[in-house]
Amino acid sequence: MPISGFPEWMPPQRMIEQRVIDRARATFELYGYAPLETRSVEPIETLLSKGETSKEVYLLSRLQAEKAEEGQLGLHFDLTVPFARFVTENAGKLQFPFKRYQIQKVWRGERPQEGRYREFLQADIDVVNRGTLPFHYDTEMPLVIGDVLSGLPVPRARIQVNNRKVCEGFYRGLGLAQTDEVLRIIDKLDKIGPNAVKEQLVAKVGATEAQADTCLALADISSEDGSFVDAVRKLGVSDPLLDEGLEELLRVVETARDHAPGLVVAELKIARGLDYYTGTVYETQLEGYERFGSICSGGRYDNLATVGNESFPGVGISIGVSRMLGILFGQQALAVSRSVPTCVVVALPHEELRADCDRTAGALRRRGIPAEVAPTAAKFGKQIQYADKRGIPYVWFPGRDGEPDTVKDIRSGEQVEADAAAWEPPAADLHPVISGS
RNA sequence: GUGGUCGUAGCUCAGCUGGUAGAGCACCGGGUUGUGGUCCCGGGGGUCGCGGGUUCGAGUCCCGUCGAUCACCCCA
Repeated sequence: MPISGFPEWMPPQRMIEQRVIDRARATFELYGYAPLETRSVEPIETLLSKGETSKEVYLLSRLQAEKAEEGQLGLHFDLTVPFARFVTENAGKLQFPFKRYQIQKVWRGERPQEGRYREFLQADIDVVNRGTLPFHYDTEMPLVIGDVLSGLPVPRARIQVNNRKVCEGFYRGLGLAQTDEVLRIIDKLDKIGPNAVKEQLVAKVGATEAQADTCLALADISSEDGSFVDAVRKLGVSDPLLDEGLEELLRVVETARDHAPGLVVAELKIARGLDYYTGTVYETQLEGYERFGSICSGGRYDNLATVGNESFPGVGISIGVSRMLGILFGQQALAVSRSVPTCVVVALPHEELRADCDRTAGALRRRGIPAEVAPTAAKFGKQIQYADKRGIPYVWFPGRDGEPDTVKDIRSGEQVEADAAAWEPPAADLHPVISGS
């Protein structure tokens, strides 16, 4: 019986997921991020310490617990909060700036939907420093993600970037003090439309119609180059924080333009990740899958981790692996060339010959070729079907009476003499191939 | 967590106003004592998500529950 929100995928899908994990890991390491795994549980105080009360946290309890135990534990709902805790706890042993990646499951008790689960996998990178963190790390995040995704057969990714300093500074310069509330209302723009947003701005934060219109004008700005800066300036609002934010956002956009044209777009209505983000925020959509929302997001957090009066600012971004794959699987947008890793099935003429066939399979494996011996000495037709149903490309036939062995490509039907100590399949056939559509 | 829609064989679905289940594909066997995918013949398989209620009788009506999905919330 399935449990809502806790998906269990079949081997082909798991193979695809593992390929994504491999790609993420390899790319993260290319950029110098070090591997880390933190425990699955944190004290609830840690999980809720940054105003994350809205997140549905799963609590952990023992079956034999007498009553409510002190020091209640909860499963982590992201990888950033546990990481911040880890950094403060181990600050003395780490070298800063500290770059690490974590690919782990996280849990949230929200209502499941397609691409939204209660247990899901995230692939996360973060950089944390002591005191202050250089801004160029904010520009690196989208590049790493672009690198991961461009190496996978998934639709093109579009990373939307904004900077909370721009919004906050703008609203403040405009004379609206409740910047958080304004942000929250603006964030609903796509859902409730400009008119409703305007009404709420007037009603909830006491904005004048002109102020509300100006906020909407800001949210409307979007560009793949630095032209958004002028567009903002034209709105005639000035504030030091706004200037700072614009400069930062410009650096992210220009760096991306230089290294990966088309990957990043400045989108001034992006406001999510309100919780602990203080500057840059990222959100990612796959082309053609915009309606499913973001599959990768993150941002800059300057105040998440502190020890005494020392702070550890950071910036990070996280790929929702389960979310992305769940969405693509749902649209049949990903496929794998076979349902098992096996490249060669060694046919078994008689059960007495199993030992010989095992040796043949062993010779193939020793050279890195995934091979298995047929389950029973059924008719060869059945043994070929065994391979065919699984998408296994080759069947190996032991030669009789001293005749040489042969190997058959069951897709083409071509069958040639072969030596298990030397034969190699084409590189493309060695392992299952993931493809998109 | 709130609300809506949906839930019949492995898959896609049919089953009129309630009278105790069907098709195609898939699967298994045979035709083809051993190199498959075509074709022909035959076969297995469903407590109609689960539980309760109304009724002489429920897949078909009502309630609950579980699951999927959509919107809200929130976010990967």
